[in-house]
Amino acid sequence: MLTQTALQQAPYTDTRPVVAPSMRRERPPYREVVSAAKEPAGMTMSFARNTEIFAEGEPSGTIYKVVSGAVRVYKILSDGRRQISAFHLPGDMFGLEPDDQHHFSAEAIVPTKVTAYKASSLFAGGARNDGLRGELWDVAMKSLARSQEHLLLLGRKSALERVAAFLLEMVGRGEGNTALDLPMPRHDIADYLGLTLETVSRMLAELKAMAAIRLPSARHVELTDMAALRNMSA
Amino acid sequence: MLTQTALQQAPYTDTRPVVAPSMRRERPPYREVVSAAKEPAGMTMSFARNTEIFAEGEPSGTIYKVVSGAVRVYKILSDGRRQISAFHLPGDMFGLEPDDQHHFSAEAIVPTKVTAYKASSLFAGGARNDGLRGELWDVAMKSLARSQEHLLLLGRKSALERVAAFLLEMVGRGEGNTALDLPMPRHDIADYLGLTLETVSRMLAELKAMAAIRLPSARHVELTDMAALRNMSA
DNA sequence: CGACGACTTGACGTGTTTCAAACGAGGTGG
DNA sequence: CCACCTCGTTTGAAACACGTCAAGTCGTCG
Repeated sequence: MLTQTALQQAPYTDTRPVVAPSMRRERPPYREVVSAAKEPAGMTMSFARNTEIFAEGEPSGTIYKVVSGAVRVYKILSDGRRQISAFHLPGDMFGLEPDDQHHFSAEAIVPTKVTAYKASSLFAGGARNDGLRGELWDVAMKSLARSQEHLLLLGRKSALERVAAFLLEMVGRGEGNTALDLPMPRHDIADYLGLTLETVSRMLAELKAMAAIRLPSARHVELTDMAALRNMSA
Repeated sequence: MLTQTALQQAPYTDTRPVVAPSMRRERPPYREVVSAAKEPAGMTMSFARNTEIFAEGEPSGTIYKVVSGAVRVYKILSDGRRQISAFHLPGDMFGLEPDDQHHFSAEAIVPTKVTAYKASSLFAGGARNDGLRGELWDVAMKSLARSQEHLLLLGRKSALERVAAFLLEMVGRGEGNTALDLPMPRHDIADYLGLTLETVSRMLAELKAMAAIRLPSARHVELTDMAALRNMSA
């Protein structure tokens, strides 16, 4: 089994630019190898806010586990539209691809630490590393489940329903509490939900007006009426 | 390896109701066991049009391969809205779930034959059945890839782009030709693309007016300008 | 204190849905 | 063999949800 330490830490709230403020897509990013492997082939790396972890088209073969921070995985269409396919929080694993290259890009949303594992070391070699191969299967199945849940959201739900479902999804990944620190800006939420950032903002305002949530600051949400949220998200 | 016979047969065009005309969701469906296994634990079954193969909530554990016909996999939301998560044509495998129960339902779109395999026989038992376990991995990866491609379609594309992308996806699964027999009604296409059936119909009319497709009959499409379609689907 | 990025709010435009009616092909029964 | 019924599809007109464009506010950093 992979190490299960340092998971479930509180969502990151620091939004200060760490390097290259107001400039995105700088590359190569600030990557610092923090520790060498002690568990199988794991290597921990740090990424500054808005820096690239991997890009579409690059060779795949590395699986990442978020130690702290938050990651967005996305694709950009020809005319600049962006679809975020997933957010990854501490404990989540990502980077698995059906073939030998990445079909999506990944960026740190906030200063983020991830541990990298070679997929070949988890996958190849017959009956060897059975536990790890099981872990890889779990990653695949969880990705599939999330992807299909996401499909549902995008296909047949109104803006209000999408935002409500998003909040429930996010709070469900934390300590099971009712409070929520969003690491990502409105624009990211919008591109995850297939909406515009203005619509996301309006729906949050509407949920607030309905007293389903409190919004003490833009990134901090308290779900005050989970039943109502659950009701409207279906 | 699972048998790779009887794949890639021409799309089914017979739309006559075989049992219970104009009545959906009849259960138990007409299931006929056609042949017992000769390859590992495979059993072939026949399903009439609009009959259920499995339903949400039922225990999972069986993987199906389409021999002939076509299958839709879907979920129904509380208020009746339906999202189709995938269509499966001859050669496709489906029914894989992250846990021990189905989260989606599956129905035959037209009279359909499928071969059923026990997932446990493909998955469990350490290093045994290595080839089959590889096959199961392929099913998982293909499901994941399709699901993520579908996400993109639903999240950030206009109605016209969705329909164009859908036609390209479907023709890409046939013999690589430019002609296409759609086994599913407009309503199914709409629920796959997150649109209404009227919008799908209008977009097809628009593509026809642009001379990107020909539409000799409702279910038969000829892609006369693939370049234009590809251009507008991205 | 000024500047910048993130967020909110408003007014307006539009793509898609909704509601409704008509059309067409296939099958059935007279 | 023709009339009729049904189901799937097309087409039209009107309503509406969300997008677009544009200010304006808030909080943080320099």
